[in-house]
Amino acid sequence: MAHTTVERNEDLVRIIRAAGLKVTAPRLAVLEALQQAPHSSAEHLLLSVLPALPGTSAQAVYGVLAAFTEAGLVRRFDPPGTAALFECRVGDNHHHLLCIRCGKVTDVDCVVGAAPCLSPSDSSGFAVLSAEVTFNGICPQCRNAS
Amino acid sequence: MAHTTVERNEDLVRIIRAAGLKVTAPRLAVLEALQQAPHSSAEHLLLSVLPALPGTSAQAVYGVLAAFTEAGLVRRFDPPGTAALFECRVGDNHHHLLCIRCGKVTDVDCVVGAAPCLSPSDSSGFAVLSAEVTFNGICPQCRNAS
DNA sequence: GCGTTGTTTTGAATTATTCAAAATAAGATC
DNA sequence: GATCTTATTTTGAATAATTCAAAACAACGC
Repeated sequence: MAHTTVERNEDLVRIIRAAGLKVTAPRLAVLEALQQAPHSSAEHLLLSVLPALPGTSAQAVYGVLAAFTEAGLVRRFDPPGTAALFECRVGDNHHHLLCIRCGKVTDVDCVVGAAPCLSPSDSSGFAVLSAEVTFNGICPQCRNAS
Repeated sequence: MAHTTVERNEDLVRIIRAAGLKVTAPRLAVLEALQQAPHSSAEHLLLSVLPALPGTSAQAVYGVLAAFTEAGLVRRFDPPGTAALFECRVGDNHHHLLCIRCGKVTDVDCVVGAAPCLSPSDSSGFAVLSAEVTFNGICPQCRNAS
């Protein structure tokens, strides 16, 4: 195997510290949970973290996620009508397939190479910083179910 | 001028009826407000409608918007961290420029012709129905202010 | 005009998220 | 290694957009 548990933990420590953030137990736990289950909601992350770290508060998770997002460590994705999702795949301009039935989210690489999705045809004077592309559809499981 | 008030009103009636919906005062008022101010929130629409139609409830507006969205008459746009916005420009696969400072939304036509934004490179078995593209940036006003 | 069905009102509940202050712990400094 | 500063977490509550449910009402077809 590539990494022992301790080594993985040291990786997490490095990642958090490199972002200029203090290393704390909630942060390590949230980051690890996020690596194991991308596109997780704050609530789901709290539930993942609680067994190992009883007493962790929802606000701690929100705080961790806010700090990570601010630091560019995680990316926030807001599907309409549900809780926000978080993922640690970041900085690669990837997009999302969203199942409108079950809410499942799948990553998808940028449509045509790298550039097109980042520049609108007419930016109307806006300084464009990023592009969010979401494809709405029905996932394989939900297709079969109907 | 192209249309008198009455003529415009008759257009609205036709639009609503063509969607298979009953024509009611709240629906006419919301649709008219939406045509005059695209990218409006439910609250903003309620405020626009109240002077002409006192006693209109917020739930009426939500109900109208749900019916319109369901019928394909309006499109809902959910910017992260704020109330949902609604617009009646629909069916043309246009996208949005969103100012991350002030929340201003501007329409932008599809990036490269029509097709590219509608098909991901790998749809992972999803039946893709639509694509939402949002460009995040700073609008001209906010650029000048800083 | 009348009845059916869909819409609006009324009133309340829900849910994700944020705010604020006090308690605590991480990391720098001595 | 102890101490201090500052960031983080806990605790407790508030907010805000939206939805739910039942009763009153109004549109449209006959």
